[in-house]
Amino acid sequence: MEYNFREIEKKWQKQWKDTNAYKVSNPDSEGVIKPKFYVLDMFPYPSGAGLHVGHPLGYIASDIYSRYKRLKGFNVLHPMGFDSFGLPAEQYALETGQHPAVTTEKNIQRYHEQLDNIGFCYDWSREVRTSDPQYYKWTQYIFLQLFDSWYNRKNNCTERIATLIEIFQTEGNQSESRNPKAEIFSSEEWMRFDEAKKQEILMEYRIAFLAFGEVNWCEALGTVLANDEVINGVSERGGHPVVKKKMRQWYLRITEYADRLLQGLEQVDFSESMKEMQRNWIGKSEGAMIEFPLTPASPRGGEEPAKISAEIEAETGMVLVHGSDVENIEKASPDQKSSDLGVRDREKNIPGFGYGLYKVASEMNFKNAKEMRREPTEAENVLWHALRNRGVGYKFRRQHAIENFIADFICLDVWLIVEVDGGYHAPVEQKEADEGRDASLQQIGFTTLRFTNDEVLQNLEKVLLKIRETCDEIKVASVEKRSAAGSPSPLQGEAGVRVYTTRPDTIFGVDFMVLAPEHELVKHITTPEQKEAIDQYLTYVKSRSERERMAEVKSITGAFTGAYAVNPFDGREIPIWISEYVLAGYGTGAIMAVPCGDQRDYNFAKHFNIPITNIIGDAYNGEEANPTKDAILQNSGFLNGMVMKDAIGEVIDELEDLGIGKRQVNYRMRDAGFSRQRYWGEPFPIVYKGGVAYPLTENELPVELPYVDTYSHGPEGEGPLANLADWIIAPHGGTRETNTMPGYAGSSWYFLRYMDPYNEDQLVDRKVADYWGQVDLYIGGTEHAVGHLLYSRMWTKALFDLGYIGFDEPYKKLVNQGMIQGVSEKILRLDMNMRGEVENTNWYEFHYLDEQDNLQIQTLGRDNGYDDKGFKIYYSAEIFEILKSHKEFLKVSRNFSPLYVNVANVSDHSLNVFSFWKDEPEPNRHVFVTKVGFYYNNDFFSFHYDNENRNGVFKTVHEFEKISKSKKNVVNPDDIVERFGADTFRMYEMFLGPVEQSKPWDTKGIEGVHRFLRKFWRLFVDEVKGVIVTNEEPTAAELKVLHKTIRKIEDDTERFSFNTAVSTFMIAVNELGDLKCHKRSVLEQLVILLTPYAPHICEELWSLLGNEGSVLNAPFPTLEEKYLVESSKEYPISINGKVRANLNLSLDATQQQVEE
RNA sequence: GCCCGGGUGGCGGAAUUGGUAGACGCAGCAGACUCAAAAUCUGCCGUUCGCAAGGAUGUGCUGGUUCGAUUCCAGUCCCGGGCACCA
Repeated sequence: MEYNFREIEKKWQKQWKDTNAYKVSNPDSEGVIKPKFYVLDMFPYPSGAGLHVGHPLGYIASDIYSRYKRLKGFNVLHPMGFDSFGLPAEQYALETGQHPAVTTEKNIQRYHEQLDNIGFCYDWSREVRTSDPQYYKWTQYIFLQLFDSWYNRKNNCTERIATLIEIFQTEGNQSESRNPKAEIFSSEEWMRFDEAKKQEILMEYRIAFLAFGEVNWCEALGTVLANDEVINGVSERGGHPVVKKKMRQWYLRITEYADRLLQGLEQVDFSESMKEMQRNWIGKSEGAMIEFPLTPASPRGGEEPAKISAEIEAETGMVLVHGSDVENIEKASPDQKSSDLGVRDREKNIPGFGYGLYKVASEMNFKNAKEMRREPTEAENVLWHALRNRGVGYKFRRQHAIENFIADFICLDVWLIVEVDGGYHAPVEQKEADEGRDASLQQIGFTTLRFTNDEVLQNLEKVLLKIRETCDEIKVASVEKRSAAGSPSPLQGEAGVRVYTTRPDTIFGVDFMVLAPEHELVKHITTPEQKEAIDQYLTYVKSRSERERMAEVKSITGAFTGAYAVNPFDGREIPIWISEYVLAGYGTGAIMAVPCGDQRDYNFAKHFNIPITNIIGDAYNGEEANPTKDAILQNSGFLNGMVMKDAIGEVIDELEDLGIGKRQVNYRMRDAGFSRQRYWGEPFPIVYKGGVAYPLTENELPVELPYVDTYSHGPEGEGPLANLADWIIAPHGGTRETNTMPGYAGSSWYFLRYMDPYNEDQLVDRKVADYWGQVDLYIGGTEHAVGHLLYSRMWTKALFDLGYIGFDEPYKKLVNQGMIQGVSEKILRLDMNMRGEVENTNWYEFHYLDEQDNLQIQTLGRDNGYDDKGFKIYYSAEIFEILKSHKEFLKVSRNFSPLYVNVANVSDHSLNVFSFWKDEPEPNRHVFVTKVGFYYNNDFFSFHYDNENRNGVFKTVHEFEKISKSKKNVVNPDDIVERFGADTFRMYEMFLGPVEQSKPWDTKGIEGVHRFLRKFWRLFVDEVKGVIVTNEEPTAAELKVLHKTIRKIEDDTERFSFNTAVSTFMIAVNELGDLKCHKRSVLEQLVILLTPYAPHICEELWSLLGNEGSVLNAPFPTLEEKYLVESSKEYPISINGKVRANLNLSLDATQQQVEE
């Protein structure tokens, strides 16, 4: 009786099916008390190509583990399904006209067959398909829940939109404002808003929301793509160019979960590289938002100042001085024209203008930040609180803070300088100078409110009132906004340039600022002189596609706006540039450039000849930037002498004190686009009425995907559904959303549906979800690291917050199987021109390179003779000799364009020309075979030169590459199973190496594993005698082999080291073979051990041993240490670290005895 | 450029906690069985010196720690993967 794997496997697969051997029960249906274990494979997209040997790797690993856990007494959920919505089916439909539903169904059938062939223990009764209306009903349902939710930042929880409405009704949006530019409204105002306005506001909070934004538009695919579907500016699928386009799209507010997605990684068992990829994608960085004021360059003047000052004088009883515009300031005092707005020249003691608005800190020569600080006086405190309560002003912790307060009003375009004397301790001559200054200001039209502390206190209410009114008239919105947002920054909106930096410590090294070309400030600040240059640059930027922009990362481009910002610490004027290298989408779309510390800034400065300030002394070599954090700061005002990394916190503290900056965390991750202009996906359960999106109710679900017979785009970039005039009109009025959901929608929650696949009332029953809980083991490829896994984790968190499930991380442990590469075989196409018809002339021009790399032309042919140009024509047999004499050519020929040939027609790297021929759809008549190669379709293919004189053998060139149809290196698991059996295939895939590792497929090695199974079989069955198992008592040696194996297999299986487990089985079988062991008590245990790996043969042997029932339910063998105890041990004797001898000593020996 | 992995025979890979490097398999060589082949079995199989016994050497490279390093540390080179004007 031979090991007839074909019969055995067919028999048991049928048996398993007939007895529902893999049916898994939920606890409530049959009172299961076993502990649960959930093993999940990433479900496949059923592509037309079917499975190749690379696909099942992970499935086999999870199957082994599931079966192992089952033997260990767990109730194991191990389901499988299909991610059956997606682009390829639709692309195929566009090309062939076959409906995606039809091709998808066909492909799924094929997958089923292939998977069953390998003998997986899936509970097919739980199969889910994302394109099944009964499934996507719940995908749509979850979408509606996300639409009906918002993210409450206070308790970090997804909540129903109703709770937000309640907040709006009771207190407005003061505490929940999301975006600094958002309008602030009170509860009364909220009540007064009309429906459309309310919906518009709520949309800014919904987790699933509609927004008008820049999207990745792929013209070739006719759709929008998510960020992770775009790679280097081209689409992941098909490699088509992707451009930015503004469209109205659905999004998921995944950014709200950024921090939790980050923290959640600590809780789960993913590989370090996988976590790293996700962290990278989320891209959290900590730094500061800093506001650099602009130099007030716009002309000022007119009637206003005089009018206001007169009013103020009348009302407050104070004396006001008057000033004029900046140009006049400069005219009035030409010799101290400073780069700042009227910084006074102290040395010359000329009355200055706009006294110390910015430069105070540096001019006062403070050595460090501490010295600069002093506690505010009582008056200052009172004033500050009063101002603060009204939403203006900020803490007077610094002397010059008062001056900044003044600057505040200037920047608000209020023609008013309020100066509080309390913070100013100038000597007498200084005061006189100030009076002179005031006079000058008056002359040129500035308005100065000058109070002493006492006056301020006495007239505070009046002063404030006046300030407020003045502001209301001129820039009321700014003041209001700032007050509502509670922003500490008095500088608001367009008043300054906001930048985000992770290195605020380098602030004294800022030599220029760069805005993204799209930055909205650009058009406001560009000076008339620079307008042309800027416009030119903007045109240039617009002309470039995303792809070009990425391809030319290294090139440095930019333009100067003519405007300047002011460094808040030292008052230096900083030119503002625009450049592509600053991205509009990240941070604030503006940077402070520190050329001595950042290479890109350095390159930019060099390119445009911007002087570089060195703040790190010797650490900067003048030739490249040094991004260190460890250098000691110089030229850095109050930071001098500090180590950079310590200065970061210090600067942020100062910025916050000054109210011109704050600590800020930024994320690289963006909200996820959720619309696709496609047909083959989930329709949105959304109807538009009057431009407002309304959700359908639960009982209107599912919104079934309507049947179409053409798949071309709808109008204006819409999807094919937009062509269905009837369908668009919803039954209860309104028009339907015509986009469909992206591929990741269905796969974000499928693991939940497996738990309770037939539930018609809920996506999953809460009790069932509580029983199965997290996926204990998730196996799949790395390619889903950032896409599927992040979305799935986010959905889980949202569903958890909303109470649908009791856990907020879906996958407890993730194992990434490596890719199995294929061996592709190529033959080489030489550069060969064919002249005339093959049958008629039989001669060719043949191009090759000689020793000097010169191109030579040789005429070759089948018959001796000369052509019409007098070239000699050779017999084909001679061609070989010619080639041999041109070794250089043969070397070079390897680089000539290769033609992939089907690996099935290649063995031992030589091509079987005849099967290659037969493979051709229409065998080519014009074929000419010579000893050196053959002509085919007007190309010449040589065999690979071989010194062993393998004349006439078509050697191929082989390479390890990704398995793909185009490379003709697909090995179908069905073929392997047919030749060697499923058990051999399973074990061989595992034996190849660690699951996580990528490795090439080599069919040759499979023999070894097959031999092992046959050897195993022969322990039980003799070809002639039949079953030879005896009931004899096992010897100590046999028991030792068994228990050693039990321990190792258990160990290896637990830690997914399946390759070493297979070799352990081999060792055990070899050893038992040597011992001639055919004893039931040993072999029976071994059968159970092997069951997870080779289930078919084990079932057969289990029943041959006379057991009733299936080995699937046998108890896993228990390890008994007593059989492993050794009485003696070989001690290696090591001298100077080298093993010199071995001594066999009894284990009873004491340490002293051993040492002796 | 940055961040993760990794580098061990002809090949895939073992060595789980710093303790006999190369388990197991493939390929190869030699032999047994056979008319022959297949199948099966036995032996050899890192490099090197040696008839042999035995010795030397050996885990990308250079150092270090240690009685002892594939394993730990520092530096360096190479390969694979991910991210990439992210401030």
